Amino acid sequence: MAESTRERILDAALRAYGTEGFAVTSLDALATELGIRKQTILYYFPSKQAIFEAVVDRAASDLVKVFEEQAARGVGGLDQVEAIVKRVFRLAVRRPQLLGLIREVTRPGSLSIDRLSAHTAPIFDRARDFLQREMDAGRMRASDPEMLLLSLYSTVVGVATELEVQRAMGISDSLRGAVARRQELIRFLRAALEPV
Amino acid sequence: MAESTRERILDAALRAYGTEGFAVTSLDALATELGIRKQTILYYFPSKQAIFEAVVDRAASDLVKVFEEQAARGVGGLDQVEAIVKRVFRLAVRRPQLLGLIREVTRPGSLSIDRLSAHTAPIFDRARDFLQREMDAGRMRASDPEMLLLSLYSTVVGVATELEVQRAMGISDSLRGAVARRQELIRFLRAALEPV
DNA sequence: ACGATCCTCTACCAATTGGTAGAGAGGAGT
DNA sequence: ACTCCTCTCTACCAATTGGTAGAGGATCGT
Repeated sequence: MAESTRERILDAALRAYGTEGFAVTSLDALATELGIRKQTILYYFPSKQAIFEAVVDRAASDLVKVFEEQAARGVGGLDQVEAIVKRVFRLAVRRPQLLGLIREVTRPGSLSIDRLSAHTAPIFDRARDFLQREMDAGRMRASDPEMLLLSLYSTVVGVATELEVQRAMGISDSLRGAVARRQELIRFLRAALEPV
Repeated sequence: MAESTRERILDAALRAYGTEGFAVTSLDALATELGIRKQTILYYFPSKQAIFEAVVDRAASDLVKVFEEQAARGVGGLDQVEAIVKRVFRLAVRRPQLLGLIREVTRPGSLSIDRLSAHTAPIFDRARDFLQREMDAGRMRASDPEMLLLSLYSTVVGVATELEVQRAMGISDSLRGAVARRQELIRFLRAALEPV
């Protein structure tokens, strides 16, 4: 078979947890979607929580990979910020469940937040150092790099994922809409970050 | 009694739905917290969903009030943006469940998104017009006001509510931390919006 | 032919879920 | 004394939840 049952379960779980949410997705629903029995799922994973953790682990390493690929390119200044925004948007379009899962994990009640941040802490540190370096070199407006990173995170993830808000605001959620949002977001960030 | 049972139920529901989430909060849990029986809750509200809708209605009008109060002041340009950010932060500190509920409603699966946007649509329109006016007057950098509004929304709500992310990034979630975040956010937004 | 291992299944289970039916307490108006 | 209305309760229910126990089929090396 092209894909093992275990992989299929993880795929379906990522989709479901990243869109509908963890709490509302029952094992039965997951199993039905896959055309198998709930007990088959519980053969591969000891509990529902364990599935979630496995999904988070896989999603986190996918995310980290995206960032590390871009970091390895060694681009500097605002061009690097723009490149990362583009990559996040590509991810949001191609695999919206991935960013949806991030939002699910970062909810107040979530248990797996530490699991996620264990993966992402290195790239957060790296991003902070990057911002600090670029500020020192005068290629970026000086400010607190940690707080700036938080603002950047919120803005990019929000614009990329808040589809319901956009719909409510009357903004198209088509692919063209996504491109327009990305373009506007990059203009917005460039304006905020350009050195004086 | 100072507060009717109905009001107490709505208060507890707002807190629970805005922090733990709608799906994971059972009627029994709500009732236990209030020291009453679940059936008492169902006397005041026909169903669990109806409670949610009532909570959304109340929260929405509270939110709208905050915006309308500030809009009535007739401040212009970036000072008005700053004033609104400050008000949102005050809300995030005093009543974090309110913004938490917004995030709950704007989740992909939510049924009450239209209910919320029915309340908020007027202030969105007003905000868009405001941005357009300020741009035309040269008090703000020109761009697509609708997209800009989305970016502003994402950034402000994100920085104000993503406490788990901040904790994972090692940022303090104390009151002092909130003030620092607000300050940095305002600097960030001013830089992004200042006319060239 | 053999057991061993891997995988998926049927059959259950206790706990929890949202919701229904209706009793009964208390006060207000007559 | 009477009924009516408001409110909270006990008792119950069918459906769904995550999870256990263990049977049975396939495929493997021996």
